[in-house]
Amino acid sequence: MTQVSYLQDYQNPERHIGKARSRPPQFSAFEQDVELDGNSFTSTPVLNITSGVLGIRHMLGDGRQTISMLFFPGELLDFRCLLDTKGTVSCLLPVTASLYDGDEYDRLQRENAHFNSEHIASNNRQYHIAAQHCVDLARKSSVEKLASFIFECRNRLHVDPTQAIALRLRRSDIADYMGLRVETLSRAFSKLKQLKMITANENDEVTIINEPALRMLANGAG
Amino acid sequence: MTQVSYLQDYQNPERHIGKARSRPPQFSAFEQDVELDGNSFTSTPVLNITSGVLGIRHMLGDGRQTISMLFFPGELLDFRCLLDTKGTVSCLLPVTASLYDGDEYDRLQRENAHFNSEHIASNNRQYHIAAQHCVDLARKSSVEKLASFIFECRNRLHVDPTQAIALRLRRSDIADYMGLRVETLSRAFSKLKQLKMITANENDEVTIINEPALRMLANGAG
DNA sequence: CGCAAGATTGATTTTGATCAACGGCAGTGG
DNA sequence: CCACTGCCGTTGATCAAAATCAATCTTGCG
Repeated sequence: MTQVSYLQDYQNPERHIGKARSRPPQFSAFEQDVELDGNSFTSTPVLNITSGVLGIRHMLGDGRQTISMLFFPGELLDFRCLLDTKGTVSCLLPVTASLYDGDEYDRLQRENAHFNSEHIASNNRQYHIAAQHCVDLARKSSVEKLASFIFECRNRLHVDPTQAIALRLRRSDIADYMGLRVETLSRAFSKLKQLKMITANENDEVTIINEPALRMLANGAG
Repeated sequence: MTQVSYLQDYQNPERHIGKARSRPPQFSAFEQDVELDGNSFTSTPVLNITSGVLGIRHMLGDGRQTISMLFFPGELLDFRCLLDTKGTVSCLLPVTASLYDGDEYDRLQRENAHFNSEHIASNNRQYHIAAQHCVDLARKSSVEKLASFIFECRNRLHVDPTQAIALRLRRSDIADYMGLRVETLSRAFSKLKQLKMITANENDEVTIINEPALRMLANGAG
């Protein structure tokens, strides 16, 4: 739980304030478990993740933890969405990302029609994912949650349906994201294997071996 | 559960495609329980709600229902965020809203700096609310969920802290939103009253009578 | 090796879902 | 007017699922 101001990695922010519109964003790398605190930013940044996974981690008063949102490679995280949140952005894996200055990002977005439409599409996609996640959390059983999570990973990582899905997250992070305890999650894994819907190799890469059944389960067709 | 194409209410869509930039958006009113299906739209609209409450309703395979997101007056609902979702937008109360054509909205947003910054702020706010909702769903007990919901309503309806909060939603809709059954929700209400944290009048308007305690509870300080 | 962190398994408890019944109330129709 | 109906919310009793508590196993690492 190392606390790091992103400014340490975002050298020479002045370089990004000028008028040039093709200035490349700054690249940065963060180790696993580094926490990026939104309040420690002077210039609110937008992160475009190139590898690894970020999550917004929240802590309840008595220590219960949750991860409300995940960010996979190719997805955008706008730090301004959590200004008044208690949540902190946490690197669930080693992460590399390119950083935009918030104002710079907005300007690009206004001035470049292509960039603008990509931005809108990205926003809508993230919101759609959030809505789906709420559905998963609200009413599904532990096994249904895990089935949904596996599909979510496959989609967001753009894994070919024939390929194995590397869930490189720790069990505890998956559990925090899906609103389960690790023990319950572990039992859900056992259940899916026992039902012959998935298999997993020694690297915890999941292969879906009965996709229709797993899909039904994820959709709550009880 | 009346199914209505928004086109019935959005007369003369051609009028909105021209170049005039100050074209006022179209106003519409919908009755309670009207369902707006995203797939029935030809021109994807953006709704700015002026009164009432909208929700995105989802149905699992075996009939379990969820409401993943709510939209209160002053908030924007971009129908493009649920293009490939099974969810439908449902009027949880009688609703009035102004409708923008999606492309028109995007153009306004690109061309008008003020509109643009309002749009970004709105997006971030909605995303923040979604993240908080995930936290509420993932780990909180039924009573904590209700406490959180009361604060969420107060914030999103901009109710003065000294005033009563009108939760005009049906119990079943609140329950679907918070991932509870109506019976459990009802017991949570009883519990909060018994703990002398809230009172409610005959119109189901809630008054917070011990805000610090209710806040602690909502934050999970167990 | 010894240790720590992560993952799994088992036994027990707690919470919320489920099932069932009831009361209030608005709308309907004789 | 009053029975009848359907919807909504509440309450009570029981059940099932997940949390909790505890122990064990696995793996990587100084």
